[in-house]
Amino acid sequence: MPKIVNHEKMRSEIARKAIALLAKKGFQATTIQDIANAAGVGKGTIYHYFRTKEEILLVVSNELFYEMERSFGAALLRIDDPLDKMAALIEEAMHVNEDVENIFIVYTELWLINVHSHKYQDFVGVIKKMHHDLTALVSNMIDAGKNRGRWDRDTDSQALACYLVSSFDGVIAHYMIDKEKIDIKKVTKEFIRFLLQRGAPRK
Amino acid sequence: MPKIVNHEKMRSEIARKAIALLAKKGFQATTIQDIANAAGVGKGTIYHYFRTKEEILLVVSNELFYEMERSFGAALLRIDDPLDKMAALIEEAMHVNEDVENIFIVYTELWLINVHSHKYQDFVGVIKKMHHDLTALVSNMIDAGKNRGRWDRDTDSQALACYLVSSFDGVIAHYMIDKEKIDIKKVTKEFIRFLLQRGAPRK
Amino acid sequence: MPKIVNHEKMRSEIARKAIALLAKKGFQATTIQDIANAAGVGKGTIYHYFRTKEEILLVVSNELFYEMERSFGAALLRIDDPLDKMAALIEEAMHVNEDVENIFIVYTELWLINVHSHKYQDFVGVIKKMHHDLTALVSNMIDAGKNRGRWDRDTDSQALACYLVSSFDGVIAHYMIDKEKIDIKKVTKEFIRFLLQRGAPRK
Amino acid sequence: MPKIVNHEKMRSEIARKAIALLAKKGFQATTIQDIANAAGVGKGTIYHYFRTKEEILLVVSNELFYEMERSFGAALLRIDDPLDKMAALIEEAMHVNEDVENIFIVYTELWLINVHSHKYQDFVGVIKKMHHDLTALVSNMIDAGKNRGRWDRDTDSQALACYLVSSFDGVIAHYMIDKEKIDIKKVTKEFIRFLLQRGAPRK
DNA sequence: TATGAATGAGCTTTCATTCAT
DNA sequence: AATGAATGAAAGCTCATTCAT
Repeated sequence: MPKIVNHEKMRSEIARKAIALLAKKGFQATTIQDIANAAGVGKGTIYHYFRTKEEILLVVSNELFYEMERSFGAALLRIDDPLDKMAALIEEAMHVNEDVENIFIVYTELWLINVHSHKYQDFVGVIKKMHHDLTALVSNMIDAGKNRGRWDRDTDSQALACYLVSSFDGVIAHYMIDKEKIDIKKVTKEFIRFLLQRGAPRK
Repeated sequence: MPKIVNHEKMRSEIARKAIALLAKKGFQATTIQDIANAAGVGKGTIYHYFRTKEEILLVVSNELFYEMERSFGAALLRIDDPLDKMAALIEEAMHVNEDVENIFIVYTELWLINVHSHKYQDFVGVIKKMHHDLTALVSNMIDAGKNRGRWDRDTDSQALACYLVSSFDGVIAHYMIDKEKIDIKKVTKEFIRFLLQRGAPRK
Repeated sequence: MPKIVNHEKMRSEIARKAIALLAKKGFQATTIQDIANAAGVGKGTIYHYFRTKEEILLVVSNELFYEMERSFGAALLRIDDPLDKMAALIEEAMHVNEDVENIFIVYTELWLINVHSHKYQDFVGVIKKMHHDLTALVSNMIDAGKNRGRWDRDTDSQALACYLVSSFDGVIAHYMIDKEKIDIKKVTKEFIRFLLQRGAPRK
Repeated sequence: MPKIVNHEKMRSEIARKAIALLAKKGFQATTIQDIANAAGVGKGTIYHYFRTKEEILLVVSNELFYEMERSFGAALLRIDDPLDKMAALIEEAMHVNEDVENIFIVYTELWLINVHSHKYQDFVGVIKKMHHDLTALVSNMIDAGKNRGRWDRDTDSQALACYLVSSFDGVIAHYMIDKEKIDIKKVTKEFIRFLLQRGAPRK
């Protein structure tokens, strides 16, 4: 009698366990054997759940999406003021720990794979979606700020939001390779201060 | 007597020709044979100029550095006003064409390789140096702005400069995978407008 | 469940089949593909059983050891008189056939490899061990001869045994490259006669 | 005007300088570049004096022959008594220093190459010739001993001489891989003592 | 003559994937 | 369903040899 397993659950289980490996060694350098070991199954078993090595990445990218959505959602739940919310979002986005670094690394590799081979559009779907959602969120915050007279009315909310959301990744990337020189907390604080200067908007 | 060649020149020649390949396929997927073909020499010849495949990357990263330094230098030469200079720098940094994309891709891969294996610190040396130089530049611009009474004196120039310079990469990265949705020109313009407005000192 | 194989058995199987190849072509000239072909498996399969090409040699050297031990052991089992035993040992040591030649060739190459690179001490471990065991054996035979008044009492058994055992290899080596000129049977017989001259010891 | 060089002299010059290299690393592991470096010429120059890498070995083997002939000749010049001469020859043959080891190693590799590929008969020509000459020499010594009543007349001089001469190489080979355990001086002395005692005629 | 730049055949080794058990 | 033994394509790298200078 066949063992009863939830196929989909097993896929995300394996994918989730692969993330740390992928972050540490990169996709190419991570072998199927590595992934099987990390998942505690045999090498052949992996092929019951994924047709190819690349398919694992696909599922990994979904896992990343849920992971990040959860983390951002939690951060924004209980704040009302739009500008406070924006500050909280930035703080959250810039809060880097080991898990975040792992996600960021894999996510960068997905970006690269996509850039190298446009046939794998799926890989960056999650990045694009995340970026889109966050941009909408920030844009709404800015609009809310405008409505409450707390933000300059001639700002193009969409464009600025896009810039802001995009900028996070640049800061994290640089921080990750030069932790000694870059004080990300200070940079974040200064940026928030600059962004939300009281007295804004100008006349 | 054997053919006389300039060893160093040949190295950068080959490295330069490899950049497009690396951008298109990635380091791992680019074979020595590919690079040899691109350089129009035999596979073995590559090993006269580079001891290992990785050494090619090292030289490539230097070439990237010169390439970028040149492009930024040119952009800033003839502008006097510090804030105009800052705007010009941002415009330049955000000016993406095929060459810039290639450089950005390779540079991202160098970032990844470094993150995966810290033993190749050299690979990100150029990234760190570039980031450091640009941050100093922008920081000086902000300070100059302060001195001329054109910029808010409370700003932490270093921290804000670090943010700005880092942000470029984030924006470019997102633009590159979602060109249809992101109008980088508009985003850049809006950001510059926002920056100069916010930076201006309060009355 | 995967095919069940006895890993250790497969290793010696492959090693054993490799011996003839190594004897015929030498270690360097024998490719992994050759060994795989001889073993009737794919090239990759070899690497399931050996981490490197050199590891094959290691196992080969062990196989040689067992091979030789067996052959000597059998020769000495049923002889009681120590001097007769010594004669039998010499006859056995000098009994050269194709298998012995193969072993001798590989064993010479192991010697060379060790001399070239002392880091592979393991390779000659079997040679040293075999030499040591045989020397002890012969030394005991001489001592037994002494005790029975059949051998000169002031002989240094150890030293002489060492010489005798070592000399075998020299004789075989010369025989193997000049079979037409060297009548190994006659040389062996004459040497045994000389060694065991009746009437010994002298007064 | 072409530089005047003595072609044959250059060949032996290069070959002579290659011996130490070959002894240290082995023929395969010694590159043409290594040999060129050791000879202080360019890699291409080697090919003015040797058609192939193997041809270098051929000349090396001749150099070895002269080297050895010279060393044996000198040792035997001034001794009259045949048995003393035999003892002196054995002492000389067993006198191992760095040069002798190098020669022995290369000579062993020549042996191996010949065994692997009988088409290179030339390589062992020197070994065979040396062995033949020495055997004749020793055989003559034994005969001379017989004639003077100092050696057992039943001995087959040829066969025993062949054994003796062959045995040297076996002893040296074992000594070289187990110098700590084997006291070659003692072994040699004991063997000479044994030999001369046994060889002496019965009353 | 002397040189070393250029070459590509050929090697070891890795690893995604298949498949018999 | 689960496994790991088997496989061979593919890649980096070495080096004897050639040849233009």
